[in-house]
Amino acid sequence: MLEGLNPSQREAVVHSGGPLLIVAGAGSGKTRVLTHRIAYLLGERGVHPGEVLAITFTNKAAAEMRERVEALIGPRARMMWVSTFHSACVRILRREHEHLGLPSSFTIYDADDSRRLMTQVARDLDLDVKRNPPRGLLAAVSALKNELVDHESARDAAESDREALIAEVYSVYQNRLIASRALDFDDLIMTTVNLFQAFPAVAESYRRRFRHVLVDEYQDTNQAQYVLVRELVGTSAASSPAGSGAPVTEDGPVPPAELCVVGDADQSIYAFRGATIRNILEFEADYPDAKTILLEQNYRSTQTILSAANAVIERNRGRKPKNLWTDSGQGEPIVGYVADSEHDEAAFVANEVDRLTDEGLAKPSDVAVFYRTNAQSRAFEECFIRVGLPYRVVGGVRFYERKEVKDVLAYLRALANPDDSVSLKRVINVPKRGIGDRAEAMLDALAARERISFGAAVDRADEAYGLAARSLNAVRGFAALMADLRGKVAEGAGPSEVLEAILERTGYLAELQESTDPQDESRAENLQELVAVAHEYEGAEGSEGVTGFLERVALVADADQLPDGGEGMITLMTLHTAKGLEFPVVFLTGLEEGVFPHTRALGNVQELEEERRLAYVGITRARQRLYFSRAVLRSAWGAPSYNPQSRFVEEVPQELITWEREAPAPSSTAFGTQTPALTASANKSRKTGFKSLGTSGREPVSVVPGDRVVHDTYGLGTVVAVEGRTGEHATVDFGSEGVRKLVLAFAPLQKL
DNA sequence: TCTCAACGTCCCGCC
DNA sequence: GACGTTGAGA
Repeated sequence: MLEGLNPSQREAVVHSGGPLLIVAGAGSGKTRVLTHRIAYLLGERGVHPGEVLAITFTNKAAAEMRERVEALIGPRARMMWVSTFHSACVRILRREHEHLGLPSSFTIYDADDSRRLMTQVARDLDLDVKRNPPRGLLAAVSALKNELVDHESARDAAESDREALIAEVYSVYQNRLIASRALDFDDLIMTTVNLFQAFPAVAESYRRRFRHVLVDEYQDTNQAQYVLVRELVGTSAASSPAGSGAPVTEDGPVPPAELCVVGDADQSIYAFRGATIRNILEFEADYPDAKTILLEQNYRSTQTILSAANAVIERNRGRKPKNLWTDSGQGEPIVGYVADSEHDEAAFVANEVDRLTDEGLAKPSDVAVFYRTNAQSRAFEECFIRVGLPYRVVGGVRFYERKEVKDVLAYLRALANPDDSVSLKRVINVPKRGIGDRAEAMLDALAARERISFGAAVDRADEAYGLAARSLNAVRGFAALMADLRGKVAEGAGPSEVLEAILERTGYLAELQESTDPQDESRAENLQELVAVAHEYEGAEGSEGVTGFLERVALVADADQLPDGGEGMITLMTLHTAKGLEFPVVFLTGLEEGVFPHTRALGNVQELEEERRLAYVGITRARQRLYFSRAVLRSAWGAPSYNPQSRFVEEVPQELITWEREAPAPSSTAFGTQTPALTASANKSRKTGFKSLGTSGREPVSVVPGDRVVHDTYGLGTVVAVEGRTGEHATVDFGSEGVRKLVLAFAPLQKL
């Protein structure tokens, strides 16, 4: 069990007793250590698999871990719980629902459903959606939930109008969720925590059961997950020095479970969904008798790549120093390339892949292209299709996020849960059946008056005031349709059968088939695929009808069961998706201020640090060859923009980089000194409507702090301050080009 | 109530 | 550039 492990890894595997923190640098064999540890526990230490709870962040990681452990110790491994936080919570909630007065089946709302609901809430509260976009409200509500604040106390604690508003929105939103018998993603965890805190006996039973709790990617846990782990483990604070092997008696207090968490603060890239690095940084404070093991030896990358990664991440403040090292040698230098445009950038990648393949240095499947945002994949896809390079895009518009799939699933959800108003409203007029806004509003009014759900109001549409006869007929027809389908569910039809009935009887499929839009053809195919997925689910063990299918679909958001693509495919993905993976050859593209780091992070130290961690993650995915590329001119949302080089490139020691094509020297003498290619793009862009800069006839710009501007030489910047009575001077932050003070009347500056 | 076109917003990332 | 939303007109 221990062969092939270095001393630190070995120590982590065999550690027994108190809480264990494994700080695992990128490529240090973290997954290996974790799986070996579980295998060691089950093998050498004689732990029963049922006593193990391993928590990962993605279903994919969970499946992989289960597989690996099974490979080590055999089918016994199937008895342990390996799942994501969310799946584990759903399992617990379903099992303990009667404690909470929760229905045994509930609908899980994803981000899109939550946004729809929030939009309705905002509308009902007469909020100015411009000033309070649902997205922003949702983020605020999510933050509140994560702090485990109930809405009464939130309202009492509110000091500003804004806080009071959020508390109000929170309470309405939460009530709507309850009325819809739905939980959103935050609720899943928070409700479980509440359950444990409100019913100590329930918590106790899980503590008795799970004697070993392992958490992967601990740096990505949020407050709620942190508390959940504490509840599951049982606080060791007051108890004796965590007695290992102490017999668990039926009555006495349960000694804390053995907790083992693994993570790397430098790879924390999910602050946007509430993750706090604090959890990993303060682990030793939270668990005083914790043992920390540092894994710094890297088995993945060359020293050049590691040096680059170290240099970048070092710029972050307040981090614990860590130095990745390897004994596998310097390797190839990083190759840099400055492209004229995003198309040029894609062409460079394609050429380079061709060259590597021709020279036998790599297969296409060894190559990954990373970008900051999904939208950037398009340029690469176009180029790869043109030159005939096989590729696959991981992530992007996921199967379950497609409109047609969500529509049909909404039908299924509305059938399974008649109170699910969000799903019902989504499909009440899809396909068009003459139930418009007005009819919906009347039904809403009826629901409010009679204190019934929207679904019930649909069934009692005859009682609604102000419903035109034509609308009433339409609603009646819809209600009959739903009743009919519901009957099918009641007869015990499986999800695939019900889905097929939905496709047929609602006319959804017919509409797609009659359409001439070629996109609708692939939509119809997606729906067939959905039916196939349902079929497969029915065949699998432990399938639980329509409800179980819906639950699974909600939790398995990413359809990464997509065919492995086999040998010859280049992998395209965002940096976020790349975490946890490795490739011999990695292209880090779009290294431009405003792209990566993203514009929205430019003015904010915390967010910049998160971007930097993302850069660190990207760099450390590479095993042998790493490429940096950027485009001087990039068309973002239809309009061209010039972005200066990303600061992350400049943070890498320049001797590590060999530039295959360099940026034209920034010169103030306008176009004359620029490369011909650049001038050509500039001319082209002028034709496509980008106003020429730095030439005569330009009106003086007036800017305010926060404005985004483009400068002829310095590129994209953000206005920091404006001085002078009429704002003659402006201080502009051009990112890597520095902060410049400009005279607005003369500066070749344009507002974006 | 539907359709079309103009308009604005988005384009950060995920369970 | 692509989407969803909004407003006028049918």
